[in-house]
This record gives sequence, C-alpha cells and structure tokens, in this order.
Amino acid sequence: MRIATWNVNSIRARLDRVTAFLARHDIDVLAIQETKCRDDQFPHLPFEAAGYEVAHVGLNQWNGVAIVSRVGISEVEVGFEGMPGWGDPVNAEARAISAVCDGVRVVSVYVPNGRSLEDPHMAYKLDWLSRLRDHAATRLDVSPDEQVVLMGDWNVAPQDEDVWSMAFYENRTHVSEPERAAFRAVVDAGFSDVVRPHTPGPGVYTYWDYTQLRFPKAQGMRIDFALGSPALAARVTGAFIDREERKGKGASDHAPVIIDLA
DNA sequence: ATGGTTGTCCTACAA
Repeated sequence: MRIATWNVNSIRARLDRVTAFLARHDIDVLAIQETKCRDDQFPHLPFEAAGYEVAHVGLNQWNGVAIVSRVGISEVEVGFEGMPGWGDPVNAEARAISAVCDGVRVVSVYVPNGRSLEDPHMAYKLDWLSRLRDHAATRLDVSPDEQVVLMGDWNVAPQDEDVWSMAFYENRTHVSEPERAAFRAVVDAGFSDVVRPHTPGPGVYTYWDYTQLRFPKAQGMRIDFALGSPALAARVTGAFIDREERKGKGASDHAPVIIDLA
C-alpha cells in the first residue's frame, strides 16, 4: 500500500496537479493539508471519478484537511480529543482529520504555524502539539498494536540539517527549542519518523518559500513528516519526497511525501 | 530590477 501526505495550498487551485499526482504514483491514500475551502466547496467529483472516497473538514478559507482513499475510509474523526482552538471566541480549527484506510489509521495534521516566537499563535502551536502527543500516546497505550500514521505539515524543522541555513532561522519559528521539544515528544511517545531513514539529509527538504527564489536556490525546509506507530513503522519498505511537484507553473510551496507499506 | 510569491471570503491577511 502506498500512502502520501501533501500540503497543497488550496485544493481548488491544485486540483489537476493532485489528481495527476495520484495517478502518476499510483497512490492509495493521500492526506491533504491546507485545502483552503469549506466542505461544500471541496471538489468531490474529480476524486470520486478517479476511484477515491473523500473525508474533509474545512470551515472557511483557512486551513482545511482531508483524506482521500481508494482502499476504503471508515471511522472518520474530525479533530482529536483535547485539540485546542484559536480565536476570539476560541473555536476549533480545521487542522486534523483521521480515518481508517485498509487497517491503517491515517491522521492528516496541519500544525499551527506559530507566526513569530512572541506571537500568541506560538503558544497555540506548542499547546496543539502537546495535546496531539497526549492524544496519540493515550491511543497507543490502549491499542499498542494499532497501525497509526500521523502525517502532514508539522511546521517544525526538528534538526539543524532540516533548514538551508541555521543563521537565517536564528530567532525565527520552526527551529526553536520549544518547537523541537514538542515534536520530539511525539516521537518519544512511540511515533517514529518513517521517511528520514529512506531520505537522509542534509539538503533534503519538503517546503520552499514562494518568495526569494527559494526553490531554484535549494533553500528549503523539511517540515512535512510521517510519524508511524511501531506496528505501522514495521511495515514501511520505502519513502520519498517528490521534488518534481515543486517545479513549474501552479506548484504548491510544499512537495508531497510518499511512504510504501509491505 | 537593489526586486524577484501565492491563495483566499481578493486591495488584508496568512503562510
């Protein structure tokens, strides 16, 4: 089985690219982030025509996450127990959705950006990650043999080699110790990075800013990850990042990350 | 050319 994750930066703007990607790589399940649409705006028909079922949550023009699967999709959960909210008044955002696809619980996550180290959004980001860890750890405690993959845009570069320049990121988000500790806590709860062993760095990235010619200059960040429970990790036979999808007209600023399961 | 982005509820804001 082949599972992928991709921050598409608008599913409507990226529709042709996404459906072509599914076909080109023979993808069974795709976790999508930043659909940037409400449920009623999601383009269900093109996916159904290609043989995929869709689970999506989108509340407005921001965020929005989905799972599309051609191997079944059941036990859909929007958000997760204890997921923090944002805004005034505080409301849940469309940043997590999960479903069981052919025996694997796929969780599509779009971790809050943080905006700046001092911004209230950073505290939200850290709380969100902490609550995700707690939820995932609890689930794993109850069902240690469950196949779970937490995949998506984590908005954290866990290691120095995951950014093109640590000097550039000094006093910026994504590389701060609290963010890295929050990411590490999820790993320490039993969810290992199943992609890095197959795509060693340095210089391996999943995101390149649209501005400043970051992609042609190879100035990116590795911030999109698939973290697997022990039972899931044991099935992983390979993984790759499709840099080709960052090229050309109409590209997302993120590249898809693909994993293969035995 | 001292800049050079993209998406959305599009001229503001998020990333």
